[in-house]
Amino acid sequence: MSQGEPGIELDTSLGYMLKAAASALHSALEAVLRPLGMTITHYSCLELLAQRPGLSNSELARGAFVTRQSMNVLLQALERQGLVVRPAQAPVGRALPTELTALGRRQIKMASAAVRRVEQDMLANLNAGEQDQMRRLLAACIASLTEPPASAT
Amino acid sequence: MSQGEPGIELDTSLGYMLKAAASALHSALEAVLRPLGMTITHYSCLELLAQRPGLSNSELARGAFVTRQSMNVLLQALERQGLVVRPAQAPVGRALPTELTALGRRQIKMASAAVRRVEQDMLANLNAGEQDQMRRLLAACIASLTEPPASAT
DNA sequence: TGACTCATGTCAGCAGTCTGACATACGGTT
DNA sequence: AACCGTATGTCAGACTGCTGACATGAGTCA
Repeated sequence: MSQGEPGIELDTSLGYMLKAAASALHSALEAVLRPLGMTITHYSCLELLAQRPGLSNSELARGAFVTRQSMNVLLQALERQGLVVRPAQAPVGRALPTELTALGRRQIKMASAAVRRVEQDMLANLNAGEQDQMRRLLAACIASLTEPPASAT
Repeated sequence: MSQGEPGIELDTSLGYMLKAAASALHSALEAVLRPLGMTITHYSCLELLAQRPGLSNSELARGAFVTRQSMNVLLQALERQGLVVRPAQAPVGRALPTELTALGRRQIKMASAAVRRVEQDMLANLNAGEQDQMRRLLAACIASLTEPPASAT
């Protein structure tokens, strides 16, 4: 663990730890969602719609961190299953505002509770101040990665 | 954006922010690795081998957060490309200790530098103390998610 | 009005990863 | 010595998500 070595120091690399944490969260979420017959993206889509009804396919894709093509496939499946509805024609532009059905709302309710439990597990050993700090730090990382073009003023 | 709604509050949910940060990092890494003809898992495998020569397929899989089946497919490809070598027979048990070739070492050198730059970009606005704090927080989250069976004392 | 740019929805093909299954090798137990 | 549980390597099939491509609709500017 000296520093003269080439490459990144895995055990202390924040990039690696971030990936490790995301992976652990991913696995934990999969574990609780599988019994409900849902995948993580499936859940993400429904959760987004529960909180922001009327989102379009592209907006959902950005919110769930997948391409709009992937989200489109998922939405078509969810539509077939009667969990969401989309108008046949766009009220404006091409965007089709999506809404949850009653069935969809029932599904997301169960899933959301399970996901909340996982998140609480994850934060079990962090007090409120530490959680705030973590929000700050993650937000800073996201910002730095997202808008690095905003340099060289 | 109000807080009376059901479900998880996306904008403040640490689970969601963790996913967002991981996704941003993932995209940034893809962007710098693609010109080098490498995927993230491809890079991860080589980086692990650079720092811990002799890792087995299963160990590499755990380190790169994929299944051993996926890593096996990748290793076979890397072997064909002459980036890594594995003995034809296991010296002990079934585990095949993998090593980088000279070509593999050359590849990982370029990639590692690029990845390091991305990580530094990500942490550009965090001082040393904040980075330490973030390590602590992420480690706590990982631990809580990994060994939650240690409850109900 | 017409041209250009941008965002969106959608189709098709491809790459990466996962689950399921099986055989092999080690270690501890009976 | 025989047995059992665990870990590993590997093959095969299925699935998910991504890239590439195209058409449509809205906004901007000359």
